Amino acid sequence: MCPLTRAFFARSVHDVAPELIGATLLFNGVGGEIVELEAYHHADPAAHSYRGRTERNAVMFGPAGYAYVYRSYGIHWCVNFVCEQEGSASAVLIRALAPRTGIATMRRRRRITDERLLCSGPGRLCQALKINGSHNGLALDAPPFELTPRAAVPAIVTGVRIGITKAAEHPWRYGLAGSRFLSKPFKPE
DNA sequence: TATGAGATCAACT
DNA sequence: GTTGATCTCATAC
Repeated sequence: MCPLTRAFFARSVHDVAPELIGATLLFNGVGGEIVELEAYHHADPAAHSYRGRTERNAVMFGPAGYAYVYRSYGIHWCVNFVCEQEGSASAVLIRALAPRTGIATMRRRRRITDERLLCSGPGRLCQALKINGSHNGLALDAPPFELTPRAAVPAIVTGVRIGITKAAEHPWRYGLAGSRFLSKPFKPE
């Protein structure tokens, strides 16, 4: 099975995003199946890169296949996978995982037992995988990251993005249909 | 079920 | 000084 290489990410975010649903994300051997993510690109007013390069979002302006980690609301960490080509400043925000391996570790880090809440949100999954600002800019095709493509094409649902106020109407949220681990349910069509 | 406050930081006005 | 790609806990209905 071919790994998810930099070439995989060096395409339009809107192509990459749905193909990542169902893929497995491990960080230091802990993680699970990606069930929810959102796409952002530089011409998108909701994207961090919209207003140009800053110290925080510099990684988004680099080559595809790297992790952009930022602090949200002063408390939480969120991970993105940088896509497209260098300078296009596009990325997918990983919003939720279905826990698969290292569940006991994630429970300990999150201090909760409900498996459903372990990784169902961008801030939550970073806490469960122990991803923080020191991991900003790491390559996705080398440890501690380990990405495995999905075995089969799953049923995918799309919807509007969550928790943003600008350009909130774009249906750039992707999810695994019927998953119990989504951060919020997708609106029925 | 639903709203509201608090935590706490970097970018932006 | 305000806002934000958030989460948790508390209080109210």
